[in-house]
Amino acid sequence: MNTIRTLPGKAGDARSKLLDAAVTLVRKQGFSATSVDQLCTMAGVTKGAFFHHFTSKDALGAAAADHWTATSSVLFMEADYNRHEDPLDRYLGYLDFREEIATGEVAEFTCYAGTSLQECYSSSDAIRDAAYRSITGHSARLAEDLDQAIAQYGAPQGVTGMSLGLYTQTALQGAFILAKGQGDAAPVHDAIAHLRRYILLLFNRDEKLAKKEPDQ
Amino acid sequence: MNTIRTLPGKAGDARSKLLDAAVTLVRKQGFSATSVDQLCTMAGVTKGAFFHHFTSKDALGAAAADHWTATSSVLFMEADYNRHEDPLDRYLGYLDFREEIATGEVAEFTCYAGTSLQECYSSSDAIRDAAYRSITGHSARLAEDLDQAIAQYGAPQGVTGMSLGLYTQTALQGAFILAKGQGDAAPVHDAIAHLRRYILLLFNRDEKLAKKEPDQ
DNA sequence: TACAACATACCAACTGGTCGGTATGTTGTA
DNA sequence: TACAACATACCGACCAGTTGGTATGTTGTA
Repeated sequence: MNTIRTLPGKAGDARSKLLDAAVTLVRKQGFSATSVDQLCTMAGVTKGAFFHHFTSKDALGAAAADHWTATSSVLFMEADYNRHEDPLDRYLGYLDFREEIATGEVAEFTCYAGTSLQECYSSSDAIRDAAYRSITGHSARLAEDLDQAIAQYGAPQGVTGMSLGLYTQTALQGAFILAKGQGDAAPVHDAIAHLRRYILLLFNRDEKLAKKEPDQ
Repeated sequence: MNTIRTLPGKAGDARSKLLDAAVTLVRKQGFSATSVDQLCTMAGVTKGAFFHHFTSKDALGAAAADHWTATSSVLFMEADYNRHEDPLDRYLGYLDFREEIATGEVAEFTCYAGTSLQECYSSSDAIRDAAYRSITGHSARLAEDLDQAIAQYGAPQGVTGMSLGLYTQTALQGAFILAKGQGDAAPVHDAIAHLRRYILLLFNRDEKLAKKEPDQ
């Protein structure tokens, strides 16, 4: 996808510095509210460098979505939860991992793809497509484990791995919005708790869930 | 909250026309990408009128969130699903209703509060607070039915009406983002199907869910 | 009930500043 | 010496917000 080959700290540095700056600033301020000058300042480059590497601000926004995809796919691919034998354990481990990394400032754990998709879906086809690809691609990787879990444990009619993978991202994206309202990661933890409970119930693995009886 | 008393079509019209324009344009383009001039053009008023009614663009954004709260709370309060005797049926009827109104252009069924919260949470305290209030307030009304359902049917430990109400909004907000990527309401329908399944499983009302056995 | 004093609701024109983008350098390296 | 990788200087368009004004109420008082 990305054919650029550069030595870190040398030539080509400006491009990746601008992409990093975009991910950081857009997650905090949104795309429109982030100016080209601001991106250049944070990246430590000039406007000339910006328009040397990107034909427009939109083009940077789309490239940053691909950059985000690449960065985060490495993060999740290398995480420990992938080592579990059981596909369901891998999925549950993914949820644990997402909880772990949801700490600190809100802008640091929210999603570039979701943020820019929300804001730019109608103004820039390139950004919308790249951001949506990021989310569906991530869902597809989850779907592999979930399909295996369905084959192994069964599931209600109509439930597919991809559908559950997309729903997982849906809940996480929504949780990021609530987190922005509240100012902390609590909504992410809450959403993951519900997701976990849903999955355990779906696969009849709910023996661990303490039940409360109806009131008399 | 709002002490303005005006006759429709006469004086004071400008204010509500601007609020309507804000809801429409911000849902389509986002807050930053919508200019004051554009809002005035759509509302059919001048910039003077704008700054007569609102101290700043941010102030309009916050007022539009309150306007959104008022508008949508009427919509849901008057809907038929509220007539169900059973609290769980009321909640399930709410989900059906949300599916019904998720049609047409994406910008027409997405949420002003979620959109502006995502974009403005760090740049405007007033917008963030008003938008977050809109979502939590809506959740709180759902929570009433859900608390009654929990009292009636029981639920796993740790599951509260408010937690489920917030989670419902979480899933819907996330679904709106996916819908923006895809260009239609399918992700909303998918998310609601999962929500419905989760609730039926939670309350042991899953007899209607067709089960698929594990592969041999 | 008449009228002065004031408030509200709006308008057209304008301002200083910022925006994305461009035109034209300079410089290091192969 | 040719070209990629930058830097500098600048442009016109657009931005949120201001100004000085008018038209149409509303209200207190004699």
